[in-house]
Amino acid sequence: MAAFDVKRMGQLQEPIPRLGPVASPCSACTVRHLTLCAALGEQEIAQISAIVSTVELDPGDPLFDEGVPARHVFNVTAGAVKIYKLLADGRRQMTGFLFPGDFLGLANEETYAYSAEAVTHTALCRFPRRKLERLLERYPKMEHRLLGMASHELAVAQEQMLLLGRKTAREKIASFLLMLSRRAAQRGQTGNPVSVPMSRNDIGDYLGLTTETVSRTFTQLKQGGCINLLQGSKVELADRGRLEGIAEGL
Amino acid sequence: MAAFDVKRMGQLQEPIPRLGPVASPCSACTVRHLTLCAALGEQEIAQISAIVSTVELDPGDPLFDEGVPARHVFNVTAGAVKIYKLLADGRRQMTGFLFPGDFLGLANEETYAYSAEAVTHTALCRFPRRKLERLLERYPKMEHRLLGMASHELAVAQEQMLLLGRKTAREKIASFLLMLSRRAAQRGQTGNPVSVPMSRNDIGDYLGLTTETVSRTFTQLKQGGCINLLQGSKVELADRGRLEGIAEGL
DNA sequence: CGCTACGTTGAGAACAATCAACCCCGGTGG
DNA sequence: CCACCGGGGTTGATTGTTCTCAACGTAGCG
Repeated sequence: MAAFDVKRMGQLQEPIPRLGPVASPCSACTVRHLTLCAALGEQEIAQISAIVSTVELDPGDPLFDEGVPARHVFNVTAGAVKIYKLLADGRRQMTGFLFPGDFLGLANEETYAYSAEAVTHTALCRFPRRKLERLLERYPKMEHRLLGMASHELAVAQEQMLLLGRKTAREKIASFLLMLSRRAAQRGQTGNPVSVPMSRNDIGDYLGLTTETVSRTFTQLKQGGCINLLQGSKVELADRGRLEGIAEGL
Repeated sequence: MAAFDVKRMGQLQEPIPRLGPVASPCSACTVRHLTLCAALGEQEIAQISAIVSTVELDPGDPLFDEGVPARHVFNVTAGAVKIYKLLADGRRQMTGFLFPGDFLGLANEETYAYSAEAVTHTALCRFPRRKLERLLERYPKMEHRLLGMASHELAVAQEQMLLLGRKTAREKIASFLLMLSRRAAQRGQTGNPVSVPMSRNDIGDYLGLTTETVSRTFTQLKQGGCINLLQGSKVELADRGRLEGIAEGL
């Protein structure tokens, strides 16, 4: 149980095996309702438990790099992960931030299409891709759930394209903060003030901006009374209604 | 057969029912190998045939609008479709161009997450969503195929985010032309010169640019010897190697 | 034969990028 | 204990790519 307690994960004191079989089985998983495994009955959970292991990462630790063979898929159980693609000269585009319950590593090809790296101290459960695929064949319910998650990701990606292609810096930042807030609330965490664990640079690479512009826009929103910057990289959404207006381009 | 002949579809003379049961069954479908139905055996194809109907659209005809109840899913059999999202003030982001074999309308929610509209004269086959879902339950192979297609879409979307967030106008246009060329080749059409059936404005809304910038960048690439603009909205990729370099940011 | 939609080109403006300085904080080592 | 260091964040000045506004050309169509 302790190993999967989302809320405590960030401040764990005891050493945890960097990689090993799950200490407590998936049946005690606290993020199960959010993820792939929500589709499963007790029997299937047992089968999943048999092939899963856990991974722990410190901030900045890579999980995998774009282009390497995709041997595993992962489920975030605590912390935060960023996924991104790079251009040859180092320009970077974050394609997502992942939080407890999110799934990553799904790949059609033999290799990962993006790189993944921990933002905060992070715990994941890890499935060997081949073994998971074999389970999917046996449990179509699970594949159905996976399709639902992929469809959802696709809708999120399209929303992000709208943001990247057509929104101003101001609108991008407002949308970003609201997105973080909504997702935190979905996971049962506090949506206001919202925790913003990633750096200005990471945010910029997610929104197609530079760190300087991100910083200036935060300041501008703060001075406009929309937000307040709090201790511990938390942001208070002081005027959510106005933020929502800005995010929609009104 | 004639009704599904991809290459002739654009120039058909005979009237075709705007909407009705398939004239020729799916077993004669010429784009089947590209799409959802590739997963199916003869028996399943028969079941699909029973629920499918066809739709024909002229350039500019809407297929559905964002936010309306998602009652159908579609498969493009001929022509081209654009899908897009709008902001309140009319700013538009194309999230994709769809060609024969492509699938659209997959929605997790009860409503479509984007609008869809014909670019050229277009033919689609149309599945009632509920009935298709019932078929998916019975034929997990089909759902598996759908998951594969969704994963692929997701990878494409991430590539597009990289383009929108981090590439210059020049790099965007080069990437766009190469993408069109590759996709045409995949469908067995000529990849060079490549057909560019959409307007400058549509291209701009796909790449996060204005029409003027698209036009200027085409001119610039032409003067640089990378491309030639031909009759009938065709573009010759005169120096594909250099285009690829530009697209990757080299 | 005009009309309209689309495409091209030009001039100027604007938003965000770049370049640069500085601050703050936590960690480290003298 | 404190000076030093480095990373992240903020702010300022300037530049530059792309947008905006505008004019004009061209092709298709009634």
